[in-house]
Amino acid sequence: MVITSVTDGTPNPTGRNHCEDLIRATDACPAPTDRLPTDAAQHAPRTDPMRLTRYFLPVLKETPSEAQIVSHRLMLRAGMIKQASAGIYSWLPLGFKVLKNIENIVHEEQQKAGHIPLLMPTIQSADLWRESGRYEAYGEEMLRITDRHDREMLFGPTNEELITDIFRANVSSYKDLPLTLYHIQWKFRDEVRPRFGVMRGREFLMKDGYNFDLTREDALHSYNRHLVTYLRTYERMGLQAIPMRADSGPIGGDDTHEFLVLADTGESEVFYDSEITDLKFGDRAIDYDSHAECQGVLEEFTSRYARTDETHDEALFAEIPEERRRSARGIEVGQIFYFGTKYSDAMGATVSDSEGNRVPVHMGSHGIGVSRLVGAIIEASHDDKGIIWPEGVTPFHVGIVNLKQGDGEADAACESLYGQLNAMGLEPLYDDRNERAGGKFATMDLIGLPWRITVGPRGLKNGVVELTSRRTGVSEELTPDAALAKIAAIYGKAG
RNA sequence: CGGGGCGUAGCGCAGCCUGGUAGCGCAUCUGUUUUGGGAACAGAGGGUCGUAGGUUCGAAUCCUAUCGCCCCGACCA
Repeated sequence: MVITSVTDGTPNPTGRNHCEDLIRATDACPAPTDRLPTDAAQHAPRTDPMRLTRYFLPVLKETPSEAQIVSHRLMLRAGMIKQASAGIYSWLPLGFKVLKNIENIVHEEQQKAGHIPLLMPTIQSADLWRESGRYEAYGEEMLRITDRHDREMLFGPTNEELITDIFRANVSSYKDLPLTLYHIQWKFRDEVRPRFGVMRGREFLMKDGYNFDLTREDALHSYNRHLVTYLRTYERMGLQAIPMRADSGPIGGDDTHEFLVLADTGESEVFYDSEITDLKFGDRAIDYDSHAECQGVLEEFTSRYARTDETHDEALFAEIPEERRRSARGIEVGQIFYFGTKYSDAMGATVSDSEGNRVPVHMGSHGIGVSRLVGAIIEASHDDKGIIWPEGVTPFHVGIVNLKQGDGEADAACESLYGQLNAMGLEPLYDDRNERAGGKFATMDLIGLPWRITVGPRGLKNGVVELTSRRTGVSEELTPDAALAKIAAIYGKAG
C-alpha cells in the first residue's frame, strides 16, 4: 500500500443510467491529488489509482479487538471503514465504493418506478417536529442540537416532517398526484448502545421515500409498487430479502412489511414458510403503473407465512405443514409503510380534489438501510478467508494478480489485461506490489473480488493465465483473450 | 440507563499485583537474498503509557476524578 492519491469515487460503470449525474453531483468527491515527489518515473501513473501500489487499501492481518461479528471484523480488516467514535465510521475507499454501488442500485430501481430523487438536509428544525407531535415522542434517540441563536435543531432520524412540509408548500391539486419523492441521506439515531459496526451505527445512510396519493387505493398501489422495487433492488445486490409482516413502531400506520435477510447474526427472530425462499423476482418485466400487476407481486411474495417475533402468531404458524416451518435470525434491511393521513392531517398537507374539496393526502414511507446493507451483504456472503462480493456490488470487477512483479512478460501481460478491462468499461484492481504470491492471494481473498486473474511466467510459457472464482474457488486456465471474454460476458460487456 | 471489562507504537498484546532505564509480535523504512498460498537475514525509525490532580526522592504501576471504547441486559433499522 502506498498512500499517494485519493480515489474519486467514480460510479460503477455497470451502472450507467439516467441518475448518474445526480449521484456524481451530490458526492462532493475530492479530485485526485499528487503527494509524491517527481522522481517516480518507474512508478505507475499517479492518476491511475486502480493498482495496489497506488490505491489506498489499509488491510489488517490481525482483527481489531472491538469487532464482534464477522461483517464488522472483515470490514475493518479489508480496510473498508475506520471507526471515528461509537457507532460512527469513516468510509475508506474500498468501503466507499461498495456503499456507492449499493446507492446506485437503489437509485436506479427507484427511478425505474418513476420515483423522483431530491435531497433534504441532515439538520432539521425542532418546530417542524412539534407540528407532528414527534419532537416529544421520539425521545432520547433523537440527537438534539442548539445553534448559536439558541434555536432548537436536531439531526434528523427520518424525514416525514420535512417532506410533508415541502409537499404542502408546493402541491395543492389532485392533478399533481400521484407523487413519490425520495432521497438517500445520512441519518442519526442516538442509540444507547451502538454495535456490530455499520449494521447498527448511530450515523447511517438510508434511502427514504414518500408517496403522496389522492386515495387510499392509490396509496396502497404505491405501497405495492415499492414492494416490487425493493424485491428487485435486493436481488440485484445478490441478496434474498424476505418481506415479512411487521410492526409499525414510531412511524405509525396500518400496513407495513419489513425486508429481512436471513443470517445467523440477525437481530430479529423470524418465522416463515420454507416455500418463501424459493420465490425469485428474477428479470421479469413489470408495468409499475398497473395496479393489478403490482398487487399480484405483493400477493405472490406475502401470501405465505413470514413474520418477525413482533408479529408472530403461533396459531397461524401452526397451520403450515410442519416440515415447512422455519425459525431463523434475520437482518432488517428495509421497511415499507402505508400510514394514510397521519402526517397530512397533522401538518395540513391537503389537495383540492376534482370537486373542489380540500382533502388530506394519503401517504406512505419506505426505507432501505443503505449503509447497513454493506454489513448485511457480508454477513450473507463470506467464508473464513474473507468477503465474497456479489457481482452487483463488488468494489472492483476483477483482481489481477501478477505473480512475478518485474518479470518483463508477466508485467506486460498484466498491463495488457488491465488496459483492456478498463477499455471495456470495467474496473480491475491490479496487484502490482512486489509481494509474494501468498500475500497477494490472501489480500484478494480478504477483500472479496468475485473474480481473479492470476498471471505468472509459468502459465505465460503456455500462453495461459488463470481465472478463479472467489465463490467456488474453481480455477481455469485460459488464454488472456478468453479470460477477458469470460469476464466481459459475466458483466454483460462487449468483449 | 443497570452490570462488567479495557485504554501502553499503525494493529494485537505483555509489563501494573510487589513503584526504580517502556518491551514483544505484526506492520513500516533501508540493504541483500528470495518469489505459484501471508519469505529469510542484517539494520533503522516510531510511544509525554487516555487526560487531570494526588501520594512518593521517584508513578505505566498506588489513590481520586474525568473522558473514551468494548461486552451483557433493557432498547432499536
